[in-house]
Amino acid sequence: MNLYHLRYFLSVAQTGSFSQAAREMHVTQPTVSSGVAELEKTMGVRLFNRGGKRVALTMEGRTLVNYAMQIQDLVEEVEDHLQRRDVLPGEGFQFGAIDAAVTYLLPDILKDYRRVYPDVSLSAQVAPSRYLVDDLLMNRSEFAVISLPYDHPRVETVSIYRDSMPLVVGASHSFAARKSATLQEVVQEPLILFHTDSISRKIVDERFAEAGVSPGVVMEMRSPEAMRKLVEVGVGISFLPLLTVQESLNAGALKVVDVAGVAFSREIGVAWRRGRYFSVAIRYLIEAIFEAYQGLEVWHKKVEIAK
Amino acid sequence: MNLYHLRYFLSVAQTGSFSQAAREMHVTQPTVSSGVAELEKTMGVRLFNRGGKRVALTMEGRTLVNYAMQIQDLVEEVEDHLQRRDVLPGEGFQFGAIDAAVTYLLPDILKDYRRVYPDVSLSAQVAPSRYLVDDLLMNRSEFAVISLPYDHPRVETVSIYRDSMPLVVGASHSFAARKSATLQEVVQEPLILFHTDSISRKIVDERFAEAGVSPGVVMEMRSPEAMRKLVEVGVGISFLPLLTVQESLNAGALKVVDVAGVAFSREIGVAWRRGRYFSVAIRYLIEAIFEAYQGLEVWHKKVEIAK
DNA sequence: TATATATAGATAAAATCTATATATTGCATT
DNA sequence: AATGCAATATATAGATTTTATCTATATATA
Repeated sequence: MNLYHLRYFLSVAQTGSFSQAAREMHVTQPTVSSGVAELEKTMGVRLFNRGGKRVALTMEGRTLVNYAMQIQDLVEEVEDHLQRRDVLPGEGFQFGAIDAAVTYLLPDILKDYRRVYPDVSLSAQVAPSRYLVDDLLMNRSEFAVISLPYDHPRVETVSIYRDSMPLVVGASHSFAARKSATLQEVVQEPLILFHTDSISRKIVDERFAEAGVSPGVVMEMRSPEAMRKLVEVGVGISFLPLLTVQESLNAGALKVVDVAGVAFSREIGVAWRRGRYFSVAIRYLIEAIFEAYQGLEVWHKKVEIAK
Repeated sequence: MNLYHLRYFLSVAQTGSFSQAAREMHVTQPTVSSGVAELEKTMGVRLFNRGGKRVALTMEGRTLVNYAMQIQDLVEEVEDHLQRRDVLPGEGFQFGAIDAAVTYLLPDILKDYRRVYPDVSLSAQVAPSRYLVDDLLMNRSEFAVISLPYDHPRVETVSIYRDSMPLVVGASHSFAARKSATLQEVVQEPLILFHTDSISRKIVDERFAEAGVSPGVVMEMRSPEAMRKLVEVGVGISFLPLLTVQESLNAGALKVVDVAGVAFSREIGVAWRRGRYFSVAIRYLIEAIFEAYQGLEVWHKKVEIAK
């Protein structure tokens, strides 16, 4: 069953004439004849009674008209929909983001986004970077906001935010009153660090290694919020992203202590599977992120938009 | 846009793999590839993100899945419908019948028919035979129950009922008490006859001509019911189909008077456009008529059912 | 006679196939 | 961890088959 043949059929039904239908469809009369004949053959029924000035639909023909019009409508609707790149209500997509991103970087952007695409349902996966990258590789999410650097042959990244990771201590800690501490002093203290598979932890470890010292880790975890709480109550001290602890610093629950000669920081960026095609609704969100945090040019350079 | 390609697309969407879809559809993998590629080209969007163990639908792909499934469903439904020769609710057909047929011959048959095909809407055109034949020739009705004989190269007929057309007079007419009358006596009386374009009139005229007499016509009309009334009140006498006057005879409002040596009668039969294709629902009704009034064999012989 | 639809045969377009290139993953090995 | 290799995916090229369409013509009908 061919969609053109259906169209010929409908035209014949409407005009009551094979020849006229042919003229309307801009094909020859035998084309319409054999198109309808083919339909009749595959359906196993006669669709028209021929002979006479006009052909007349059989009952089966009338039944087919009903369906054919519905089918035609659907086809036109979907072509329309896709060609104007509309978004089907209820349609949506999934993206990934690390905790700090959803909590501190994205809220305003997402709020704006919902105003522009109210019908698009967003689903954010919040997890540590490496899990988000798995999702990217498995095509389970469109893009992700993760910690950088992340090196993988199939993943492109663009940095959007540099976040310092200062040493933070509880308000009652002995370092709290001091302006700075040395790395040697720090490693004597009980340290609460990110899990070893995290990017932030890798950064911290690298700095320690460069300085030739090894820290006295008392706890490893994945949740920066939990770590913040533990530092506040004095279980240990930690290097935590400024984004995460800003509020606690303002409230006085935590204090920042400079570590002489060493700067800790991590970057946050957008990552996506190389060569991925982005629907307009998705590209809009990504570009909103870049506009908010700079990086639009880098993105444009890196993305070869698949048409 | 090809329906097979839509099917391939849906299969890929479901299985998450071009190769697996190809296996399910019993075609080769490049066939599925190019089918989807063709869809993507005509729609102007990417439907899948490739690369990775599994392919993943884009947002546009998900939109198309929605529509494609609806289209598939409709196609399957209509194929099903037509192949099992079901009747779409609300679908129906038109047939023609002369007054005597709808009033006296068809009621029981139509009642039964509605039990068998409750969803088929029947539309009966009631008119004199020649108009009904016009409808047949114009493909406006499927078949008709008309007066015979009717000779036309494109119309087939099968007789189902022979109806006598006796001379009837009002109860108070001078003939009413007599057993019979001669044609010569009849032509002296005011005669109410069918219109000259009717078949029944033609039959009457032929008998008169054979006998070499010409009637004193006072009125010509098309409605046998109206003629019956006029005869009852004594405006004139008439040759009327027995079917039409049976009740009046039983009630004593009319009397039958033999006309010496002459028998008037007309036949009623089913007529249809030669070579016409009949849907099952229609054929069922026609055959019910033949079963009720004999003639099924003649019908089967005459009809060459178009497949 | 003029206008329909059907049919036959030729031609053009498309769908599908086979063979092969290219990309990606997962596993084994270093 | 990194590298190389085998297995599996999709894409592409070219040949083949099938389908669609056209022209010309036959046949039927008003």
